[in-house]
Amino acid sequence: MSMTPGERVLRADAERNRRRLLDAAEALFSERGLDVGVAEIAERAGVGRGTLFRNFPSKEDLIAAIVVERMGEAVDRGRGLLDARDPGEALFEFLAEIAGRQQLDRALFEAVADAWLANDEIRAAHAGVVGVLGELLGRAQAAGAVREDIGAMDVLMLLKGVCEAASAFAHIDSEIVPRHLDLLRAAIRADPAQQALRGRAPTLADIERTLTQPANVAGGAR
Amino acid sequence: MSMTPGERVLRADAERNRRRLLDAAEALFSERGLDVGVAEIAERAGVGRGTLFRNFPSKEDLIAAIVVERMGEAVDRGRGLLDARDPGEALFEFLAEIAGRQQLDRALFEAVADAWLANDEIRAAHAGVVGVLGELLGRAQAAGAVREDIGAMDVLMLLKGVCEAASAFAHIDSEIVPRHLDLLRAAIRADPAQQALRGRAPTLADIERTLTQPANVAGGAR
DNA sequence: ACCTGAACACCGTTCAAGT
DNA sequence: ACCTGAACACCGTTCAAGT
Repeated sequence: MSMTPGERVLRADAERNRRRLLDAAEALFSERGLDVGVAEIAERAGVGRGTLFRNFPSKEDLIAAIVVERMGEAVDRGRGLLDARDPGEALFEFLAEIAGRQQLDRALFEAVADAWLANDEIRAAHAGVVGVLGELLGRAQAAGAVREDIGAMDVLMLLKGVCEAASAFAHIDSEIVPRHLDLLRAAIRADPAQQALRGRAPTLADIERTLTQPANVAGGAR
Repeated sequence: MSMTPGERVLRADAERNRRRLLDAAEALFSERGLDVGVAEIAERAGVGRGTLFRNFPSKEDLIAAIVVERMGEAVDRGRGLLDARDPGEALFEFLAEIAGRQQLDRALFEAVADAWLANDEIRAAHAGVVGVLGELLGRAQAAGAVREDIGAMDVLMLLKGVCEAASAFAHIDSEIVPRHLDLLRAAIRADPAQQALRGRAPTLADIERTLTQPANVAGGAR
């Protein structure tokens, strides 16, 4: 729980309404996808439409708030795995858990690429995820389980690929996610006969630079 | 050019309008993403709004028509690579070309997961892509360049992951796509020390089954 | 047979009135 | 300070009138 500057104290009923809106939205998004109307979300939460927009300036901000919560949970889980016996297994368990959650409500991960460009809190939470992932990765590399020429952002991009590409099949083929996690494993495992990768490992600084790039700000996203 | 039953002959001006709409939509989608308004598309094409909906029952169908064209081009390119000297290199060149095109207008690939569930023509075009990819893959496997326990749909899912995960960075880091294509290569290359994959290779029949699954039809997509 | 644009429906967002 | 719901703006879609 870090103290972000923008966190004012809310009146008791306001705090409760905010929580209800988040729960209602999360439930509805999981059930029927991201395009459920705000009217229905407000109704399920038992508040007026205006209250929703008082707590979240736009529907996208509401989605972003849920994503931020999920990322926070992921960070906590990652921290818990930092002192595991086998660093290689710890890394892959972390990845499997994230993929498993996204499988339940895949719509949320879809929104990330768009939302983090606009939303500061998502960027911060995302940096947290990259942080723990980097630590887990570093330990796995030090143990000789994972190739050295790869970074946390590389792994996160591969994981996002697993989540999104496999999401359409998750309901019919329950083993598609484990299968593609195995392929991810094959891609990044240490191997004496491996070929060098082109380019260099992307970093968080690259994201910052992407945000100031006019091509993306203008509306390249979505 | 197969003869699909639904292809009636259009009057000359109608055919021209359809072409103009596709070109206008493709240009605008590439420039500013998938949420440009139909009004602007119709205006750029020089026709009324109604004409757009006469040619394409919905905006989603317009997007689908463009995706179908792209997939057709990909199939043509894949056929041209079938008699290459090195089957392994032919496969990876095919994958690199598809990834390179999607990099230009990433929004289109994003729409596929949603659209193919609804649109029959996309399913047909998709099957064509899987078909050539399967042939290229089979040759690469026969040549000993790629592991045997993998299917065309596996490779396509990995490729989609490369396209989507890397799309946010393509503008700032020009080598992110080649880099992740190298990782894909590492994942699927034949390797005596490789671990077995969980599950089995997904097939087109699995997609058909997914479509009849109520969970997805109801609104799991999007 | 096809084209057009006014009209409709829907949904995210705002805001004046209320407590 | 916060809540509410009627009103607004926007955009995909339809359809009666026109050629």
